[in-house]
Amino acid sequence: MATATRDASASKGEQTRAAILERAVDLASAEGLEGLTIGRLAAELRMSKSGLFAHFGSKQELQLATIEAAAERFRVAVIEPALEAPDGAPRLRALGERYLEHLDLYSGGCFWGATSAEYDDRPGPVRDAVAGALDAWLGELERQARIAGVEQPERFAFELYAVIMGANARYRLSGDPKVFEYARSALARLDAELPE
Amino acid sequence: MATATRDASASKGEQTRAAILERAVDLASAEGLEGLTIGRLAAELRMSKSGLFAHFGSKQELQLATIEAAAERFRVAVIEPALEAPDGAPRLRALGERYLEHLDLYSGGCFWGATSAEYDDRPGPVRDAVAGALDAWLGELERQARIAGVEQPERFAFELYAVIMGANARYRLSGDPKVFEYARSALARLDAELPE
DNA sequence: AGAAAACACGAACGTTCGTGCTTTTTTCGC
DNA sequence: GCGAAAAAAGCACGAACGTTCGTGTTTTCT
Repeated sequence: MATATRDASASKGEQTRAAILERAVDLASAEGLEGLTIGRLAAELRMSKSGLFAHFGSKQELQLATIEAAAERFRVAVIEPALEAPDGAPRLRALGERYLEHLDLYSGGCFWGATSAEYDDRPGPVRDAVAGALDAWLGELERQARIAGVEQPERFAFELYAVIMGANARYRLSGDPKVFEYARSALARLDAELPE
Repeated sequence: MATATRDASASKGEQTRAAILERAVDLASAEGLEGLTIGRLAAELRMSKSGLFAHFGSKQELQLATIEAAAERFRVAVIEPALEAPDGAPRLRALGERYLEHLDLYSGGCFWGATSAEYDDRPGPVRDAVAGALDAWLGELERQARIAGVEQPERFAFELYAVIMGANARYRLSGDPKVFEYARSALARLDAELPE
């Protein structure tokens, strides 16, 4: 279950698989899950297409594994550190800040921003996996907002999400870091909404 | 310059070209500008690949023409109707509401949401065209915000943009129309920011 | 150390991609 | 309605796609 990076106790195959997925997440963040091509991925990792392919059995399985790896990366970088803050408002603040900072984590911008826009109109397991991960994330935001005493937790979670994804999208296209200021200012306003 | 729909005064070739682009915008909204494939587009329009291809000369030209057609559609549906409202706050309200409503216009969700996420990491004329269209749009929002007397027009434009694109992204993935309520509530709060 | 299993490779497949030519059909001004 | 010009189709190409298969080469376990 643990998709740790280069675990010495892992078998050769698991190590390779982890290295493949590491690169795959970055590639998919930039080029999308469709642009994530087996040949290109193999070339970048200097291995054969068929050798790489054997690890997954199909393109779709590779995509699903990549989504899982991205979710794991997100969990480690955003969720877990925020768990040190107590439930409610402090947790919410920590999640928002980590969420904003994690955008640098994927070299091609936010993995979820890229893939959700790509697959929202392509029904199937891949779409379901992306939607599931995002629903879980929005759900967590909503849960913490509820604990913090927000009157409309679902709306609150949506606004938080929209601000950060908007910052990612705008920064990716304009390259202007001022959007992060704007995002933080919007986040501060949301923070001010929290009771207590 | 006018990419009108089925203009009787247009030659056969122009009519065909317009019909192609009409379908191309919808297809690209759903599948992206890369998923917009010449063979598939030709099949849907019941014409030959080569016949369609001849209208553009290259895939990239087709993509650029599609972007232009999408911008035209956006202009007709959002910008022009809002021009009836006077500059400043009323114009801004009209733009926001039209902007939100226009999401239904593209069968595959917002064309700009899909394509900007797809091309933000692929340098070239296509990316430049998408970025240019979005910059123009954000610029117009900012301009109107400035006229309305907003203290930070660029931040205001960003928030407006983020809320609506967030609503599009969320609705596309979850299918829950409640996000539009949330978006409208966020829009109302932005509206309340306007002086006078 | 040797047997068994896991891993990786190269070649080839059928398809689809974008693109170039040549030919046929359609449109349109006289 | 004829003839030039424009538009559409037909056909073929090289490359890249995901995938399969047979065969070596490492790991791993006893």
